Amino acid sequence: MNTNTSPLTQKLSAFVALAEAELAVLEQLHQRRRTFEAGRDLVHQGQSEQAAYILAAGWVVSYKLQPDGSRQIVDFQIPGDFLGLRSVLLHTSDHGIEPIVDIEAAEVLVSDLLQAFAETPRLATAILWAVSRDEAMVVEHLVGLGRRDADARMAHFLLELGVRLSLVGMGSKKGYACPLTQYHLADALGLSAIHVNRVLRKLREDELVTFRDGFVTFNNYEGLVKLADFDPAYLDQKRPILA
Amino acid sequence: MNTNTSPLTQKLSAFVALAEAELAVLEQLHQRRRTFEAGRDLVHQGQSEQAAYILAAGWVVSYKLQPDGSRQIVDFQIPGDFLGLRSVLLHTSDHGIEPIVDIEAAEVLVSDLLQAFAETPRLATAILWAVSRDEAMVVEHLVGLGRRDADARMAHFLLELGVRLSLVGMGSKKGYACPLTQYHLADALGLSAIHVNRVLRKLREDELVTFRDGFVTFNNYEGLVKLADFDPAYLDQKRPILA
DNA sequence: CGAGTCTTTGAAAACACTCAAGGTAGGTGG
DNA sequence: CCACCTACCTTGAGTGTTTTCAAAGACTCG
Repeated sequence: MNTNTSPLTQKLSAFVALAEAELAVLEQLHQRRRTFEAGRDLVHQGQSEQAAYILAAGWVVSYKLQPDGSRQIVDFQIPGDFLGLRSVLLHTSDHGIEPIVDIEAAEVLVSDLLQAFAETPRLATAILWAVSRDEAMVVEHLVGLGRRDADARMAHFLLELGVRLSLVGMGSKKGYACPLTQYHLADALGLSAIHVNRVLRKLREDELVTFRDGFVTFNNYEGLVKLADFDPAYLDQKRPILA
Repeated sequence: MNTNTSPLTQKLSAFVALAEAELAVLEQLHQRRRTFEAGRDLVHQGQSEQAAYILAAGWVVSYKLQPDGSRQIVDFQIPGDFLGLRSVLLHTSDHGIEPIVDIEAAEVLVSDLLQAFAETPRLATAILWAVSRDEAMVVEHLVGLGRRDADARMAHFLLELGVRLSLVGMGSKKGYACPLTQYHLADALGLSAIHVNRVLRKLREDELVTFRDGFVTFNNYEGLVKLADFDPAYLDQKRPILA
């Protein structure tokens, strides 16, 4: 029926064999399509929130503003990821959500989601897995900020993004298209934009990875993995989830 | 019936008015009491896990080991907190869990939890809130590592812990008992133990807070809040959660 | 072509780290 | 009861990574 699968479906299908009925429910969640403009916040920090979204196309950044004006990026969302799910559940938003490019997203009401769960428990399992994976990524990010130097941090970040994009058909071990600026990288990795530039230059000169003109190109994947101590286990879990 | 309320009950009661029946179900979850020895891991990194726990007494640390031998502490758990809930849901553990002192914890089977939810939906809401709060704390921790200097990081950490402990009756704006060593602080805050020592000395000399002999004493609470830019909104949410 | 955004580089300064060493307190065994 | 051990805390000196400040080059878009 649906030959044109959504990124979320692609991602979940990689880990849970979903039946036809489940796929149908999943696609139904993508009904209310909306588009949002780059740079205009979906959710402001402190605002109490109404709806969650499934990102269909484009890149989004979740960030937290500091009183001193600096910002820390908590995570980036790519197609197939949820937006603002926690904000909805908590009825409050402790962080901002901003599209990096023009995006397309499906609005999901909590009621729809709960109903989908009731109809197809396996789908609930799959989504629970996705949410838990998001949490694992935040933890990994935290470890990077606390215990990796700037080079390893950058390498790890670019590798993780590569794996995530591969799961939705937007990347490979060769590289991927990437609309992020060096300022984005700086705010995500807890570095200054200037230092990001130096680190990127070093990685490029060492022929490990090239970040340029909106493209990330892996020149030496294995070398980069070694530099970053990158273990993708938390991303592309092989064993079955729950029952 | 229950005059002797558990820390978890105390914590949840602060934010959701729970009926007698709900309180009873909550206390029932505390049946299978177990004790664990300080320093002996409950869960090893990489191990796939069986049970979750509700911590009743003592302190626990969740950490992630790096290939280079260093470790990053993701969070500390105090009475009333869940242990290993995500590990159970994901059927895998990406981090270790170690008691800092001898602890007492109630084993909770996933089936029990799900049944409790079915019986008392409001309880599910309350626990969902607790889990989401844990996530918010990890995010706040991440922001600290990325965008706060060592002094502010330490100040923020000690303040957050104070608020958390207050919710279970183990602390106040005066201070609290704290079994952590400077090595724990170092691994949590992404600093070297030596630097932690210097930072603590500075905070003590500035008469802001004193960390000594297992006690944290706030000498100037407001000053510390200002230094850390501490906003406890994410911890002691006032508005009602969900319906 | 002018404005804005993003990238690149240099120089100096600040922050946090490593190495090295000593001090304290509590526990253990002779 | 003392010597020793271990774990934790404290301090100094020197080093190195990352930052800030300053400035300029490249690109895109209207």
